[in-house]
Amino acid sequence: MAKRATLADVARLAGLSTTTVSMVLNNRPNSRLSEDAAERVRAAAAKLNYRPNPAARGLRLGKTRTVGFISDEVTITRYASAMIRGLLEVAEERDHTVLISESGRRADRIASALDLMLDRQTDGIVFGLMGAKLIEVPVIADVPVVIANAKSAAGHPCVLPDEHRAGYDAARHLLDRGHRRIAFIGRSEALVDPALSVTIGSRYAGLDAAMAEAGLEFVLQIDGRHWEPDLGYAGAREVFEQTGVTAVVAANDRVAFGVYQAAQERGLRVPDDLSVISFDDEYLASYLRPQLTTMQIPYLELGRMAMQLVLDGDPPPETLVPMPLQDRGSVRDLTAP
Amino acid sequence: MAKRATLADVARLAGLSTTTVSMVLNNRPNSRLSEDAAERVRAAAAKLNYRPNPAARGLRLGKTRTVGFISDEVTITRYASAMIRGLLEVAEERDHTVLISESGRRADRIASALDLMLDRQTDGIVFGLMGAKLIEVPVIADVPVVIANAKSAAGHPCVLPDEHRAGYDAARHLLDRGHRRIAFIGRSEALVDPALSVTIGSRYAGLDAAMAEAGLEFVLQIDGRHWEPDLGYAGAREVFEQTGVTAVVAANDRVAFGVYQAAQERGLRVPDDLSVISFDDEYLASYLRPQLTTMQIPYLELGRMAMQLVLDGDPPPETLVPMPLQDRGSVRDLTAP
DNA sequence: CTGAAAGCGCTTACAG
DNA sequence: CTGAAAGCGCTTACAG
Repeated sequence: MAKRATLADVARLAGLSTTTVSMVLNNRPNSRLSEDAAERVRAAAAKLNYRPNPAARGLRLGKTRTVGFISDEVTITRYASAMIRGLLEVAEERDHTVLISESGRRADRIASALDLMLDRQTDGIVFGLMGAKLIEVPVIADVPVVIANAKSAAGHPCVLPDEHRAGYDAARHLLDRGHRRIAFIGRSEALVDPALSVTIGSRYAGLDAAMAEAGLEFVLQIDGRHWEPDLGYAGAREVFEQTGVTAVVAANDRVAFGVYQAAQERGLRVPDDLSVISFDDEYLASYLRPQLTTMQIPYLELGRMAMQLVLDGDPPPETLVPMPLQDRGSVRDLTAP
Repeated sequence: MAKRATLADVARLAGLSTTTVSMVLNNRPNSRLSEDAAERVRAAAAKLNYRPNPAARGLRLGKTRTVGFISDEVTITRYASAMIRGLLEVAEERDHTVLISESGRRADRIASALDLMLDRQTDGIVFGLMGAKLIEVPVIADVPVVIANAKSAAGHPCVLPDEHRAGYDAARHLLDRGHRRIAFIGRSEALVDPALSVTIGSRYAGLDAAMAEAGLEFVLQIDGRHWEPDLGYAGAREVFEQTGVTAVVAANDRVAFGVYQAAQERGLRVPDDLSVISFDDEYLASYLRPQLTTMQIPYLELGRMAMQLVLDGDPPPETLVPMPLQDRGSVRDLTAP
């Protein structure tokens, strides 16, 4: 790698001033731009393999074409990386680059991660959380900030999964297929606390709305806030005590996994004997047999949307992203012949 | 946020030159540094909440305290994020920042991601892969490059999990607990191809070495390169045809999951009736019941090590990171009373 | 249509 | 022990 060519090198080779070279290379729509000069500039730049120095440009412009991503805990959830990918996709499309940092959820680390990003003069900042909680983020001027998958106490613009709609769609998916006696495992009023989740309440409300619309209620609702396989396992055993339950809504895929285990132990087949629908779409959902029908938390799309909003500037206070139903065959169609 | 203070502002307030301020703030061990002047500088800097502008410093120094991370597909595996966390931990400890990019494994995208990083004058570059393959990375001068969890055809320094040792340890874990009739599910000579994996061969060799040392061979080896639950399920059913097999080594956790399914269906309990040990340590491993004993792919540590090597400069050609055994109770101790 | 020059905020020879 | 000045590589008023 020879020494990198500078604007001045290009200008010298083209026999023009750096002013002109800069204008041409940045497509300044000026009267200036004799096609001839432009050609010479482009040829010289190509010949020297000229690449502008972002540090110099950043220093001059105060813009860096860089967006900071501050994650609470990239490590914790299986889909953190999907959010990052979404951010990167959009950043790349729009010729920006992403600086990454991890904050935990301690206010001091958030502040220092923020300082870091501000120091580096990022043109915008995305906070990403793996669980949709309420967080404290300092208000800063001048730089657009978007919170992905969480809400900020200070009212920063945020992007959230549309949980109400997802709850509604999940219930309708069952109702449309003729299910009437449905159980729900993983209700927890304790979770409807902004410090724990800003979206679970909507999920419940969506489920309830669809049921009410059909003139129904859940046959059984199993309480539980620890959404792990054990809850699904124990819950399913309670469900089996009821007669005629044809479908279970599981609070998430791990709970659904427990339901599968209990069903298998009991000699019940999914979906022939019991339909299961759930939320999250973890990898787990596709390991199960049959694979699990579940409402996906759209981490990729949350990331894409957050990056778009930051780059466009002036984001609205709240943006909802749909949670697509991943139909994988764990729900039986009772209306089929 | 008022306008950010500059070095000149600090100098003015301290009544000193920018030279002196710069010296003090960067702890230049000079004769210069009357304690009095230093104090005034520090006080002024603190008062103005001075933070150096990295773009200016980068322009001047050609160093950015930034390391680029180019991942093949951050999205693909569940532990991508652990590698990122490892990188971030070390970067933060050493006051560096991480620029992230995704390349896929297409040579042109690798090249353009690399250009991006070089443009931004990163002080080093880490390539991270989620599966330990052989990849093509252009040789570049001047900037240290480390490959995490892969090998480069051009011989760039790399960091790999110590699969030989892990294979050996896994087998020993069974042997030490009195197992003698052991099956292995997921042998595949086809995978021992650098284009697919540079480490699987070592894993096999480690397993074989431990068995040979004990004067044993696997009772049964199930061939298979698609390491999904189906393979484990089908493989386990073959294993059950053999008499007296007390333990199964699964090629990875997903295969082990299939083994669990087959065992449960057959009415065998893990580990009482069948011990299972495996490789990877996915989230899945801790959902199973009992949780799965498995050799962890140390993504976090791979990330940490790669970052350390890049920052230290002059990395050795190959660095091995141990794969710790996660002992979770899916192996029975036959020697226990 | 084009260029000379200032300036973004630093660091570092150089001179004192 | 300290400061004036150059220069890193750009962009952009300003003047022609």
